[in-house]
Amino acid sequence: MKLSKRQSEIIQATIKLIGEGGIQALTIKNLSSEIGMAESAIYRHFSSKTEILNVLLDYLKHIVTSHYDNIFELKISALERVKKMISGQLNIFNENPPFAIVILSDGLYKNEKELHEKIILIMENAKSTFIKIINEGQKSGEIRRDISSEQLAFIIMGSVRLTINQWSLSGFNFDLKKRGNSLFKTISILIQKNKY
Amino acid sequence: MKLSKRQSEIIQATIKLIGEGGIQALTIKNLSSEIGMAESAIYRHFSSKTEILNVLLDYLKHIVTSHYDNIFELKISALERVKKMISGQLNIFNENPPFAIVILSDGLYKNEKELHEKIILIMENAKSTFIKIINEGQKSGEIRRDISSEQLAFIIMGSVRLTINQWSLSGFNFDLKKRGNSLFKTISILIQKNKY
Amino acid sequence: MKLSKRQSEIIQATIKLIGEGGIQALTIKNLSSEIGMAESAIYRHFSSKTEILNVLLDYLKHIVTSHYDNIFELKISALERVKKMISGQLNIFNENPPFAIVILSDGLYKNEKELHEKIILIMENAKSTFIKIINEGQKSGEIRRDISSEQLAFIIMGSVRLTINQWSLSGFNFDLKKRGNSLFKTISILIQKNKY
Amino acid sequence: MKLSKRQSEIIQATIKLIGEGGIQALTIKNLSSEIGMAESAIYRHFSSKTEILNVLLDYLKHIVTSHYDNIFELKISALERVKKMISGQLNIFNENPPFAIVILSDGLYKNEKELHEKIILIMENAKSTFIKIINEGQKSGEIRRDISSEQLAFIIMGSVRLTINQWSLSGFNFDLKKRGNSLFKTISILIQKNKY
DNA sequence: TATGAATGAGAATTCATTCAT
DNA sequence: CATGAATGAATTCTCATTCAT
Repeated sequence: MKLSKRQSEIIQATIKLIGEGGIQALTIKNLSSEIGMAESAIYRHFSSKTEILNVLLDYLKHIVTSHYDNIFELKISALERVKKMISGQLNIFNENPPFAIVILSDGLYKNEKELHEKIILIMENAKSTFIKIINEGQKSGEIRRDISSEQLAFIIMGSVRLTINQWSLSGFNFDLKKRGNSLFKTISILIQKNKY
Repeated sequence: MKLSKRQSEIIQATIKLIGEGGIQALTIKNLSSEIGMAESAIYRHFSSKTEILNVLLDYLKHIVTSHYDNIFELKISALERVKKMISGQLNIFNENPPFAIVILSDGLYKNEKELHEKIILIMENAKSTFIKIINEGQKSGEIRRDISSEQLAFIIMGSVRLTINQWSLSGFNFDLKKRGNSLFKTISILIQKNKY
Repeated sequence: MKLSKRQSEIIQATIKLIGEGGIQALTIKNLSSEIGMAESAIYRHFSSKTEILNVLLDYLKHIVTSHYDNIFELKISALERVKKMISGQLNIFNENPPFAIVILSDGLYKNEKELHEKIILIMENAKSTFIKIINEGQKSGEIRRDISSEQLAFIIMGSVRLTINQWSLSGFNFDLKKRGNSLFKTISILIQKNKY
Repeated sequence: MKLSKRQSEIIQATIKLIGEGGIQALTIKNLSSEIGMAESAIYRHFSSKTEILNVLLDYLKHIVTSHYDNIFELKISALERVKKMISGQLNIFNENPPFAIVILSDGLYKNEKELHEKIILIMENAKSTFIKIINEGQKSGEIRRDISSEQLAFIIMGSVRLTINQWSLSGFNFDLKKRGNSLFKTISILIQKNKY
């Protein structure tokens, strides 16, 4: 979906507000005063607040997905890909902490089916990408075969997500990249094939 | 803290409401009509809505902590303990799905320091218990030593949390125990010492 | 009216609360927790909050009136009496700042006739006492006769009241006695008969 | 500050409500039903109830201050000025009895610093104006010099304030102008220089 | 496109008071 | 005497949304 200039502006303001005060800070009033336009004007560009979040999630999904696609283009080993997946995901959140809040607030969207499904979709995407990569690694002998790729993907995603979660709870003040690196070290030891 | 009959009733209603409609459904009005008393009457038993959540978290913390303590009493191997930790935690949520919502909504309490800290405390508790158990296992030779107990604990917690998260997102309709069992199998393979 | 022990206790607490937080701080809840008894118990001793204020005003009236009576007993000049009236009134408030708040909040009682009338009565009392004293002074030649005793009383009362008012607005932190002394000096110059 | 039409309307309604039922009658609900708009609509024009009172006090301050300024322009004697000050002030309240209530309820605003300070400011303004006028009169020989201008100003203000107070307590039903005239006569006798 | 004005529904909390025990 | 429990009416304020211009 192509966004108009005003729409982008609104989405940017949305991101900023969430970053500064969490989902609760995202009100039409705050949004309009952030942008400098009337509250009613927001409704010229989006039909509802839910739609704004919808587009925001689309945006996030787009970023994440294209990140996955990029990794697939690369000619590198499976473990390297896993590394890129993790560091890439963390990079995305590092650059846009509000996305961390959005993705972690999943429970909030329960009542709004669209949003709920979009969140699930983003997670499914990550999962299937991890699974594909791990499958490759298992075939090539890089990654252990005694645990299914689903399970390994699950373990990895859980730890990445927990990292993001702790980072968000800490108020975004530890070095996400460093944490990601040491996480990957652990994961790589855990999942790679035993050499003996 | 000992709760009065009415207070328990309110806490139970709180749990029910959160279970049915998420944190958003927890309003004083809903609470009072759930119990069948006036809104103002709620305030005879709790000084504020925040206090209700506070007590709820205390309750959750109590349940979780006593679960940990029980495990420590048992004369079983470290791996068995890890298994009990995981299954026990999942059991708690299985019996009280709303607790899953509460613990996953951590971001929401950012503005209310007390709640925020209580959530963090509960997680820290789990973490340090896992670490202690893993340390033992590493000493006894059950658990691999090439990864620190902190890191292993982190991996486990991440996957447990993700399990709960997916269960919540799914509307609580998959078998949490089964999922827990297969998760533990994976984890046990990952963390136990290589036998060769 | 004779007060029971509990009633006195409640009146004392009332005075304390008003002193600490103004009339707004006088709630049945605050009152009961100040005394350490249940809210409902208050109603064993007073039929309503208005009645409490009623009794408080009676108490104040009693203190003020007996102060006036004392002055009348003394064998001193009219000017001396005026001085005692002023310093005595200020003393009463100095010892019980809450009384200042009560007497200055007169407007609040508009809707509650009893209270309203009681306040007016207290003021009338002071007025007629001043008038009597001034009348004496005018007869004896101490006090000027070109202005009616009513008018002189009015002037005096206005300045005394403004003193109390400013003292209250300042948070009770200037020396009321000193201010009273210098006020009396001014008044005595103004009202005494010209000696030429 | 320039007020919008709606804002003026709200301020007028505020004045009316206070006039009819005292400060206690000033609730958002009363305000909105007085004007015929929804409660929430009030908040489109003022950010809070306190802000409404704030603006009201600004308005009062403006009226009072411009009244003082006018007096200063006039080429009349000091005593004439004092007379105009008194009658002018009483006129303002006579035309807007609610202002009397507002200014006499000073104690109520203790908790709301802004309002509290605004009230004090208005009184300080009056005081310093009186002092300036009296100083002039003392220089020109119109007004007695044996009492400081501060003290004389204080006496005058006290009696003016008491006049307003009694008028308010009486339910605004005596002739304020007449009372002001006779008050001035008394004051003029008291403060003017002795001719002998 | 944009705005100003308005709104209904709801949220948390306070308060004086009542009543059965 | 005293209390615990409860209540109805208010109160301030927030929020997403609509509509005429």
